Amino acid sequence: MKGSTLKDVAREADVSVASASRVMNGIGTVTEDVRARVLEAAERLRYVPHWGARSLVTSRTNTVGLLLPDIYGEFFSEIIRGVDIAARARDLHLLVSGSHGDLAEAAAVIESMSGRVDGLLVMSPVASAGDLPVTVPLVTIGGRPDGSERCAIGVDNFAGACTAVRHLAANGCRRLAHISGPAENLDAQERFRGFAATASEVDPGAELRVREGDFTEEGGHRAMAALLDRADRPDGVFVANDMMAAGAILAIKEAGLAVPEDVAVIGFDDIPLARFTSPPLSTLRVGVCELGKQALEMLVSAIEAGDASEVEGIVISPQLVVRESSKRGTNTN
Amino acid sequence: MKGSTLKDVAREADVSVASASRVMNGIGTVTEDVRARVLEAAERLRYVPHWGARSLVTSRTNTVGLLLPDIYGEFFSEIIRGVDIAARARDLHLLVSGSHGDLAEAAAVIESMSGRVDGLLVMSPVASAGDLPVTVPLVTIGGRPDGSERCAIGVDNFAGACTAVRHLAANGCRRLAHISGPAENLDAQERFRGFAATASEVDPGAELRVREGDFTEEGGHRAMAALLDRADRPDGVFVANDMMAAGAILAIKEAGLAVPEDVAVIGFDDIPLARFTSPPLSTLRVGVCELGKQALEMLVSAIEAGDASEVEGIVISPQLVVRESSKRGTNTN
DNA sequence: AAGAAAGAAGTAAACGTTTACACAAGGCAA
DNA sequence: TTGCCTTGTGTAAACGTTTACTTCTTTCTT
Repeated sequence: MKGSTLKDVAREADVSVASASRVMNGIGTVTEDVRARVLEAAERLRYVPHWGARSLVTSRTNTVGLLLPDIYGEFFSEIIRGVDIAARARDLHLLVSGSHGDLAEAAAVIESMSGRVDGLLVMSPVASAGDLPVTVPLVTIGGRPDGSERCAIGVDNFAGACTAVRHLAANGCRRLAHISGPAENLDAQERFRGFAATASEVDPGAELRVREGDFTEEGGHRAMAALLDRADRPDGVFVANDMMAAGAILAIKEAGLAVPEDVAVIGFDDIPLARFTSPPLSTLRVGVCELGKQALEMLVSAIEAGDASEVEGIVISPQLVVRESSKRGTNTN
Repeated sequence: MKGSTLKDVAREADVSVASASRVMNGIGTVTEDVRARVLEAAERLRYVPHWGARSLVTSRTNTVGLLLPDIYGEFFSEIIRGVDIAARARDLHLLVSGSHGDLAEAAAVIESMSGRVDGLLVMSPVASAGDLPVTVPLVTIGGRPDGSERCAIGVDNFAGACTAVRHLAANGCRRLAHISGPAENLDAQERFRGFAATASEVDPGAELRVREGDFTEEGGHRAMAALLDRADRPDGVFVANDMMAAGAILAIKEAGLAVPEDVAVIGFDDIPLARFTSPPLSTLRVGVCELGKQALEMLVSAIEAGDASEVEGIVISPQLVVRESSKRGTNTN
């Protein structure tokens, strides 16, 4: 079972290791005869190059790491997919790790990965690049809201939230509410900021109707139920992600109310599930897969530049997708 | 930017590399004084072990590869999650690669991964272990239907399909139909077999109402529309996966019919989306995340045994989950 | 025909670890 | 004292590649 080495191949083909290496990598010059013999021997011995040895001398791993807070749900799977596609196009391997909510755990994973990747893609909703103890180029996904931090790719959560709220207002909603994500989540914070800013534009002086959720369906359900209990029951809700929005719709229907007639709902992300809620969910589309691809390209630039700080950050603007959950005649108030 | 090596640390701490290595790995004996000096130096120099060098001498990578046909959708993201959780518990890293439908591409990926992993987890709906050119322990997920092939973990698709069909029959469906997966997909084949076997039990001699789909929502929609066009319109449909079932439900409703009153629907997989279709989808639950975990454990056993063929295969039985899409008074015929 | 340039192959020195082995110093039994 | 464990440390040889040099043929130039 022990794999054969280049030396074995060379011996078998009756050439030196150097020639064998040249053949396998296709660089340098060799006669057709030698090439054929080496290839044949490699095939016969089922030679597969030892990656560690190569990386030792080239100091390149051809691998990038991807750190996610969790791998649950369609959002993350889309990120992985995008990164994977882009990585494969560049012949890079992908080391994935999920499920580390807190900073300490993330730091541990980063440390154990650092020795084996050329660069790191980190999606941490709680940390920004500065907090991470890192020795390789790093690109953060999400996190910091403004475009100021370099070598980060993010979503313009604030603008997206504003768009969502204006859309609700345009559809005649007057008593606006928000179900937010976890308070410590940076994306959630921005979406909340966007809601607060725009809601007070639409309805100056009104108290903010906000309930904190946790980005899960159950959380959305609970939060919505609480909002419906208020004396000034909202007629339009901007929910910080689609998963919670799905729960919110359920809660509204359980309360005997109609979506969107009694309460209009809009989410965020446009995960595939959004088309299947009933009614289908209006939302803000973030091209998640595309975002993953771009993040990888950005990381590659950073790696090639040798220094992450040379690469400009990117901010992606979410796009409004109107489905049934928010569509009603203007001024239904 | 060039990382510091163990030699640097040793020099800085004024000890030999051997001692430094001993401290870093916590094996062998060192005085408290030396340990402290080494740790301090490592910290100060931001030492991170070069992974390739270590693997070169230990011939261990502490990494396993995961090959998926595609990373699209919740099914695969759950697999990744399960494997990741189990891998992390064992301090293994996870090299993921998706999007290679055909055998040739899969073989190429396997080859490029082989040198850098201790073992491989392969989920290929078209190939079984024998077809793969492999030099490391390998566990296949899905694929071969029977429990005969060793070192494979799979779902009992046949039994699941039988359960689904019997459930439809018990709910009064008499004109049973099936929307299958792609003909070359091994899981799809078994589900079809299960349908065929059980349907002819329920309604002996009847022609089989079957339409081939492609595991996507659109495919399910198309197939269902075609089935509804038949003179003997089915009143119960077993759909080979939940994604297609979602499309099928849409098609039924577009045709002005009701689910489950006119046509009962049951899917397969129990992806999270299944709870959000309208009506909620009955289905066969495969503990996908759990399956991923078990697959990894199995691979670890194979690696430790040094020989894959020592490890027994596992077959997981899917479990019936009854929701609204198939529930109606008995004998509504 | 002689010398230079180019082409093909080999030699050996890295790369950063781990670990078998050798060595030194101290403690303890005789 | 002598010899033998034990405990801590250092030395150096792997591990499997890549690649800068070196060497030996050719082939071309003049």
